[in-house]
Amino acid sequence: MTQDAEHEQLIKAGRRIRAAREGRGLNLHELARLSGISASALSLIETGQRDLRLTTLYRIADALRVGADDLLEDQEEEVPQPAVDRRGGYDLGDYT
Amino acid sequence: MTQDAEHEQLIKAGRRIRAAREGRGLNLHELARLSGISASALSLIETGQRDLRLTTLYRIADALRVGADDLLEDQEEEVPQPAVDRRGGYDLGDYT
DNA sequence: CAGGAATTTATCGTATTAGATAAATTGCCT
DNA sequence: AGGCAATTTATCTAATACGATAAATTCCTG
Repeated sequence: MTQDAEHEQLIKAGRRIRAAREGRGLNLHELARLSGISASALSLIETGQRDLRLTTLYRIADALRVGADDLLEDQEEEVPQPAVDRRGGYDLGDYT
Repeated sequence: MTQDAEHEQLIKAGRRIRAAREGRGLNLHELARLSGISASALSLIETGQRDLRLTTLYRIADALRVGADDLLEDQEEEVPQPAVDRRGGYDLGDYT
């Protein structure tokens, strides 16, 4: 396990997180609000520049309503998407 | 996502890691050697007392020859085991 | 019960995450 | 071109992971 290989893994995980977030139609600030992770930290994570902690991954996965394991799979599978109706929409509170 | 819920997640992940390690017939020192994570750190991780980094999870998963996502699944599924013959055994080098 | 192996726990030093904030950059849209 | 939103990047501080090491504890097994 080289450093480069690890960085590759982080880049892949970041890509999957971003794909899931965009699939939900959320921007970084909205995900920040939902997950409790700052938008700047999320940006670093999604671009593979930060080695996040496991609880951070769980917080993001929960906010995106996917399993944490789904965000790590190497497969090309799509991140599971909610159906069109988006039942049980996000509560963004008074966020604008 | 409460602190308690997060701790629960870490405990579950730790249990899966331990199950995978034991399924491989490795002790903590052997996994430490294979993964580059110290045995004391592994003990904390397996008992859910440490919030490990993602690259640490990858190192452990690689050493155990499972996908990192397999170590996070909530399912009751068994951690995939190699067949009886253990083809491609571990190289523990001169470790005794 | 004794002895050894495996695991757990504690302490310490170093490295790195994450939040907050702000500035810089990029992208889009009219 | 101008302006607004989204993202990226930088800086600072506090919290915490991790390795090393050693001591304590638990678990076997004879």
